[in-house]
Amino acid sequence: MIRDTEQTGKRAQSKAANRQTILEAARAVFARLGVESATVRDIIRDTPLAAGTFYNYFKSKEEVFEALAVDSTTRFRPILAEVRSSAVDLETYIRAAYRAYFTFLSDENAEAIKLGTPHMALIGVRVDTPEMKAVVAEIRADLEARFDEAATGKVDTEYITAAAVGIAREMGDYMLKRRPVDVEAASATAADLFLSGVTSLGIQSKL
Amino acid sequence: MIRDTEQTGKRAQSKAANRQTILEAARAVFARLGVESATVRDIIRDTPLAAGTFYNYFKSKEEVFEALAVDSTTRFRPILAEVRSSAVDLETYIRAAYRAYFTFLSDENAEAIKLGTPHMALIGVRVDTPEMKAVVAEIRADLEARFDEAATGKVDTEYITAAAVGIAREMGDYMLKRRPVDVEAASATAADLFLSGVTSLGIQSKL
Amino acid sequence: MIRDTEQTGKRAQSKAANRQTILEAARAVFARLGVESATVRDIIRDTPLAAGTFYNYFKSKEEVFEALAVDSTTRFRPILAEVRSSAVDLETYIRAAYRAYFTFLSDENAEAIKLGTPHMALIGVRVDTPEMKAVVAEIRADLEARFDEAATGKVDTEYITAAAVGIAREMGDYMLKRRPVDVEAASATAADLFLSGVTSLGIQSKL
Amino acid sequence: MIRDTEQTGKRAQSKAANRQTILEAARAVFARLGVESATVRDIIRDTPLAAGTFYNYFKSKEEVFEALAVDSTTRFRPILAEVRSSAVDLETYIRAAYRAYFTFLSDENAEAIKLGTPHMALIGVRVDTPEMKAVVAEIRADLEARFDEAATGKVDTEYITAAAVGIAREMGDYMLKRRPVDVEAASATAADLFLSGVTSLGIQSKL
DNA sequence: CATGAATGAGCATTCATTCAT
DNA sequence: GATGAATGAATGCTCATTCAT
Repeated sequence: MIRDTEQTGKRAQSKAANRQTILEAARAVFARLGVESATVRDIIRDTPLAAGTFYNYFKSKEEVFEALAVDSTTRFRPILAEVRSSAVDLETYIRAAYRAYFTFLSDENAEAIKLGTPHMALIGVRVDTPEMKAVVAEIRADLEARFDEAATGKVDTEYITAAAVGIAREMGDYMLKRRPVDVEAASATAADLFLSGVTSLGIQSKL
Repeated sequence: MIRDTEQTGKRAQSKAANRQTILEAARAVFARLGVESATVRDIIRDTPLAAGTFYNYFKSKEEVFEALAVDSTTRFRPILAEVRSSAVDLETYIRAAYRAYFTFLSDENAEAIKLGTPHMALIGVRVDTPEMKAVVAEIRADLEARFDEAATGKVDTEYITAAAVGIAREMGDYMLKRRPVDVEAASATAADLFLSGVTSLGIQSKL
Repeated sequence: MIRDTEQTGKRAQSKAANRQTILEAARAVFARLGVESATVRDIIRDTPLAAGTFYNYFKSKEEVFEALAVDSTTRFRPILAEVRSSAVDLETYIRAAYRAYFTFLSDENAEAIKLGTPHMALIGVRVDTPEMKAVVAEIRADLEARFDEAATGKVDTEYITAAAVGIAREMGDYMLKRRPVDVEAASATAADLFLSGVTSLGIQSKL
Repeated sequence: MIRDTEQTGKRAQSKAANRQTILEAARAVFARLGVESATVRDIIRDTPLAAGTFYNYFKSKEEVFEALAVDSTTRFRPILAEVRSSAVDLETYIRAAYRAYFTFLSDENAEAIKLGTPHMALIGVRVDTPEMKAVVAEIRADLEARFDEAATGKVDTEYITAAAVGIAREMGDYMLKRRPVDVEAASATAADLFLSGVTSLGIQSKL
């Protein structure tokens, strides 16, 4: 057990840093054991903190997980916003968005990738938090904004969005399992397939 | 709580009936609480049986789950096989496969659909059992068998398969959440998008 | 599981033989797992009989053990009686008694000796049943009968008997652990030591 | 039930006190029910502590037992060492050793003697821990060291040691059952008998 | 605020025992 | 009598959570 009684270590420097300490430990533990199998004890054991301290910051393991998911999503959102504002049409948006997502996924799981692949793809995928739903809603809005008028009413944008997201999730899992992790290949394949699909569906980019 | 409605007495239930009772309770509990959170006690509590009885039939929660997953997959595989043998080309295969999957998904979750939707899409999705992996491998083989030679080496069939599966999974979730559950619409959209996508990727159906 | 539904096997031939079947299985199981660790289930599992049948013959594992101990002691008693009637004096009694005991011990544990030595020396040692106490009482009476009058009141025959028994028990354990199991050597050493001891204590054989 | 008589509150008990509380309860429970039959719950039930607390101190019942056995043997060993260094020859060693052992046995079981005698002679006898084996090995070495050269090869020191130990064990049991518990009588009888025995076996003390 | 020992509810699992067949 | 599935009490153990310090 790591102990830091003198309050001089990096970890315990600031009181508020404890929250961050717990979050980091939780991320590592979740990656190692899986969210469901992990226990609060596992998390605090990876921390110089005492068991009781956990409860000064979080009510339960679920709350940490939620915070972690929010955290990931929060960091992804500005990236997606940047993609949005830089995109000139549907194609550039889609290509940039897939690349951004796969890059993010790869970065988030960098440590797990180095170690092996247990419980990979933890963050950013397979998590149905309100924040993730909000991101999906943003993507849907982005798509709709870029579909030409002719498409309105003709296609079901919720399904199209689901398809885009499904491709990202599933391909993301496979990408993480492969060595080397090739973000470019995954991005290109996903974007090619999705773009061709929607185009042939009769949807044209607005711009 | 599942009860012996015919009032023939607990003992009169045949052995096989008890097994079925447990399986049904487990299916319900898994749908309600999620597989990981559910406990053996949760399952037997949903049963008129005693705690110990569970262990006359299954060694652990995982074994019930496995039985349930095998069961679902076992029932889906012949359906997919029928689709395979009836298909004359890539398009008919894809259309029939998506329809088959969405139909199956809808049927499997019929009860959950009626009740509400917590932990929906339990069966057939989000489940990485060996059986499910085998099904995915079958689909991949089906796709490869139907891609023309020109596609060989040009496309990454693992990624393409992942995309097909991802579309199915994600769209399946949305389909189950909508009322009415419209299998036809989901199938058509998924198939249209995927087929256009792969076709534009330069892949032609062999036949 | 061994099953013998046709009632033709040696095992199930006679109804009363079931008791014997259980006793034999119990002896083997106790030797393998130890009395405390063994369960009723372990015993019936080594039997072609059903769980419930056990309770037609014994109330509990302890009762079987008791029966087994009684059985052993019952078989040892006539041997000791023979020794008693053949002995002409203290020395011939002691020598014959130790030899008889070590021989019996070796025979009883023959199977365990062949297999290895788990939970050896089960029968005839370390067991404080009423029967064993009776045997000890017999030995004490035998000793007293052979001590000369001068010894009466001078020595504590209970302690002397305890010493004789203690030597037998402890040396018996060591004898069983050695290979080859040498009954003669153990008997001679035990008898020499005990006889010299009591003789020097001022006790002379009556005859 | 062991209680915190000083009324300082459970929390005020020092950690070490809880460990001691558990050890004492375990000693009592083992004496009452026997080591094998006793359960962890039996132990904590004899304690004002909660079930989980047990596991803050010991991993299992076996670990408590081990701690208890080590404890007893640890306390007996220096006593035996003192006997060894004070002894001038075989006779003084044997007499002092038996007296030391019977005294120790009487002290260890003082409480049980007062209460009654179920599962008596728990400590120091009938317990085949590594520590007890080490003590027996020490005794054997002590004996060999005190046997004259002429005895070497002629007698089996393992058997002789077994005899010495067997006498101690069995006579110890009887001693504890008698009232009053007479350590001197037991020691004298055991030593007389054993010494006469080995002497007549042709063994002379070295000194 | 931090600590970490104590808590006791809860879980998986085993097992002796019963009893309808 | 024999059967063996059902029973449910009991066990070892873990864990989230509390709270005195």
